[in-house]
Amino acid sequence: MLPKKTKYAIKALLALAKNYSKKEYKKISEIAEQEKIPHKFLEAILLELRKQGILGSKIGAKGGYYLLKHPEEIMLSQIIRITGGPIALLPCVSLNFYEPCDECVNEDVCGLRNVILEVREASIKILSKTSLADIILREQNLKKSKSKKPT
Amino acid sequence: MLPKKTKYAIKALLALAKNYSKKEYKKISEIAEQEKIPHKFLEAILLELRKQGILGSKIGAKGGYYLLKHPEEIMLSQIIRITGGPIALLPCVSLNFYEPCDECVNEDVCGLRNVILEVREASIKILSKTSLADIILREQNLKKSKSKKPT
DNA sequence: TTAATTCCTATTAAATTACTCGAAAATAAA
DNA sequence: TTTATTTTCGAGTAATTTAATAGGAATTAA
Repeated sequence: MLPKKTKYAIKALLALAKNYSKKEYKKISEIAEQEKIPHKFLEAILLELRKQGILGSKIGAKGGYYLLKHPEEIMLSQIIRITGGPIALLPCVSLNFYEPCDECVNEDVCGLRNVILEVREASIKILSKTSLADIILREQNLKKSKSKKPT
Repeated sequence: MLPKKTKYAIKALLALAKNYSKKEYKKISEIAEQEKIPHKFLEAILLELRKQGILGSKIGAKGGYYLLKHPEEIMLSQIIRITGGPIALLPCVSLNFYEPCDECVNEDVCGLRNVILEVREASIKILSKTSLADIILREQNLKKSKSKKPT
């Protein structure tokens, strides 16, 4: 599972992405309220995203955050990586959280690792081609198809 | 990430699967030593697998555990489910650990959820078609191809 | 100068995971 | 029948990670 931190980060970035064309700063408190994220926690998350080059910010009255890159250029995989969410199901196949198994003499020959590696690759394939813009687009399509064929 | 419990369970079941043709009981202590799993922890895990119908056991001297089903019939997805490892990256797409998001008015229309759902499906597709027997087979193939083209 | 806002460091709280303890019950073999 | 072996069981603890909070400094707009 992804930590809440990661989910919050994605939600917050989506909120900023929807704001993107407006070219204006968005306050932490606005995002926090909108996305039901604890204010102080969100603060820390956005700060980190800024330090990692995803966001820009402006201090002071009328300040706030904004996306440094176009929503099409910000990939889910990147957000997950930055906010500490491991994608792999086991540490022995994780790029960013790698740790060998205690009992594995040679992990290149481990059948379990081999399967889990395949799972990771399938996941990354999706996550690294999906941008914030893609998610917003999906949302619009889902809404459309829902109104077409209601329950 | 899968909890250690799940990894231990898989490793233990693999050890039993390799033993399968012998039709004899395997002791907790044997498996624990072989797979470097803390004895008492493994004890609890195997007990659970027995209660879930994966393993049979015999108490007392010369007792131990054995697989109730053929290694081809025991799927990774099942072991993961039993030992509490969530496959989904977010609770809102998890079958066994479902929990709605606080801020989602209608999750059927959530773009993020939609992507994460796709990831889950890709993962489950692999995990639910891979059995203990498959893993052992993979291991053999990996060993073969390694001896053919050594580093 | 004041109100608004991000920045920063530290700390705490809550939850989950990973184990451990100790003894009971069952079985095989001496 | 006794003893050694082994699973069973319920409870409890330790360690780690995650989630969140506190409080004030720095910066900016009006």
